Amino acid sequence: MAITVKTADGATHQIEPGTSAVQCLKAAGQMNKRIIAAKINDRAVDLSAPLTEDCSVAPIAMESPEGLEVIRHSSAHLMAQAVKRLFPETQVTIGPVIDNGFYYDFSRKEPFTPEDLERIESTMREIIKADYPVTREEWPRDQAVDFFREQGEHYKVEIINGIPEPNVSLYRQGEFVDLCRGPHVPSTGRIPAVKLTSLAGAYWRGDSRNEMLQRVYGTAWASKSDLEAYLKRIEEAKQRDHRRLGQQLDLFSLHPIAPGSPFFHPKGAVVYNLLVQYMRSLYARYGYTEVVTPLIYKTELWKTSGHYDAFRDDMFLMKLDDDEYGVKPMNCPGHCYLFATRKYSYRDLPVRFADFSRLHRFEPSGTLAGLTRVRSMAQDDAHIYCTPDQMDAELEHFVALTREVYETFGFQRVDVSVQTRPEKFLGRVELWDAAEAALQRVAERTGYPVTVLPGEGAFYGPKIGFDFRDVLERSWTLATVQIDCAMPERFQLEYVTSEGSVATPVMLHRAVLGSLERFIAILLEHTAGHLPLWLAPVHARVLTLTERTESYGREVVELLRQAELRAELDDRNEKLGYKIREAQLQKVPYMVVVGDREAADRMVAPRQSSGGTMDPMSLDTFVKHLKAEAVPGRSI
RNA sequence: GCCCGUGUAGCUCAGUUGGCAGAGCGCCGCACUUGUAAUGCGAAGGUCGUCGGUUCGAUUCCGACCGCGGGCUCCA
Repeated sequence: MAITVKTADGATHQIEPGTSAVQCLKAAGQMNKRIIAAKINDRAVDLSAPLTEDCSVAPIAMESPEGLEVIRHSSAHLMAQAVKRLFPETQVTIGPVIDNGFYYDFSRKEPFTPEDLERIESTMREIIKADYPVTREEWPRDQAVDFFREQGEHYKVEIINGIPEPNVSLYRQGEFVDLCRGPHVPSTGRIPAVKLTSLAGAYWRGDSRNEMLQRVYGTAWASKSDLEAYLKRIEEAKQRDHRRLGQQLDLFSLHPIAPGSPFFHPKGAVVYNLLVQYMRSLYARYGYTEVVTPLIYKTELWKTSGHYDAFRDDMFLMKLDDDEYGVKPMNCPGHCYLFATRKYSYRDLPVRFADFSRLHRFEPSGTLAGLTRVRSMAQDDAHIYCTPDQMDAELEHFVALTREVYETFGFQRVDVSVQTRPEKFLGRVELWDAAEAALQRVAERTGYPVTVLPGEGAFYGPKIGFDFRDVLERSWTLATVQIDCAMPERFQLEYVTSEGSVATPVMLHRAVLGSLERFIAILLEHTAGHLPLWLAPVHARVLTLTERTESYGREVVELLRQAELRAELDDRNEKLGYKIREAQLQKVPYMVVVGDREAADRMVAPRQSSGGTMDPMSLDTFVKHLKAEAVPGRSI
């Protein structure tokens, strides 16, 4: 009895049941050497998978997203086989596909060395050359458990014990057998380009109480040239690493005397302060009031807020006299005290307390990284206290502010996530449910794609995160808004309602840029150091041609400064080409050449770092041009 | 905090059978007076991350600690 198979070209074929996907694709003229797997009814399978009933069949080419996934998964097996050959005492655990590649976690007493990586890679090449067929086998669970137990593969035994099905699938290539769902390439020779990239430690099942395994990362592609292109992209990303740019452009530095606590140099501080100034200008329009609050409090404060229990180990604490004090890691509890200093009527709400205070968190040493993970930072932080009726409008108000900021920076690719109640939480469940519903409503109205991340909320309330995707395709959470389900009650905050009774206000936590440090890091990498003109530490560098134009050069700098433009002078005894090169490398947006010709007519000869020379113009015209352009949102 | 790697001049980096430490750029000085991405010459500059061990002798070998990098865990 034949079955009916539909192929991707729309044709139908009558074939014998048990015919393999590859035979069917061949018969349909859809098979070529780029095809490494197939889809049966949209499910990825091996080329050798039998067709047992009416279905549709489509080829998977190696360069397609699904094809790359197959290649990468097979590469993980390839690596595991090589490791077992070279180091038979090693236990294999799991080896999944990740963005651009794969990894495999191994359990072994002796750590792998970088030299081992080279040996593993060369063994992988041998296995590719041997071109072992990769075959799928279905085994009863118990038999598979016995098999892996005999092999000493205790992690595999643990994995199978967690699988409910009566049968499991194993894949065999040469002497190597691994538990795996598949699908895989038909033979090891079909892996076109693979390279091991790094070594790392990783806890078994991602739990720090478990054994530390050794993770080997690799990358795999449909062709050698794709692999090379990927490695080149990685290399280019390194060139725009904010830590590198921070040093090259003299923006900030980190010193062992204060781990994770950046020193902003004069030029970096310009960027930092301009961001603050920009947010302040928006706050004026959006009805925020800025407050200045203490850095150090008695720890009672965080005992009330609940932070002490959850984050005590991550705070800078000190014992003085008979009291314990702490440096604040966040502003919210302080703002609650501020709110409680007077009695608010419903007519006064909402109040929006903005605070650019520095915050200190004793982050674990292993997590510190440049400006993206620090112990000392500031946020464009604010807390909003409002009535329950005002909550939706306040959330919308925040979204509008966020949208305006993103437009100014030209951030277009944004996703929204709704993060719900975690296992450990404070406050009443009914408050949480209402808050999550409100966030869901607002998230959907933003027009950005929305995903829900269950259990990812803060311990005191659910949140929305706005994730921005940068030019390097990395996703960063910038803005967040959280509804607090715990603190208003714990701090016994109140306002007087229209009926004259007292009620608990709703409290929102929110930031648009997030940490200023991290925002600067992201902006630097996104723009490769070419900050928009309004944020550039130096708008223009005046380059004198000879000693004869020094005094005119000084005059030009002075005039630019009087116009509140950031200008500096390069009057060194060097050739123009040299000065240009240096200003270009410093990514100064405008260079202003002043030679005898310009000095004679009180002109300047500007040059843009982005686009070469401009026609000479009067000093006045140049100032006007710069003033008009150095405005948030005008230049991106 | 855990795993691996790493730490030499302001910056980028050389420096293995363990024997007084090197280059380029920059800084400083001198000459040149320069027209859109590197002018030439000269001089200065280093407790080789810190502490301890092995050794006649340690930048080099070993250990601990600190910092940094790549990951893991965490991220109010």
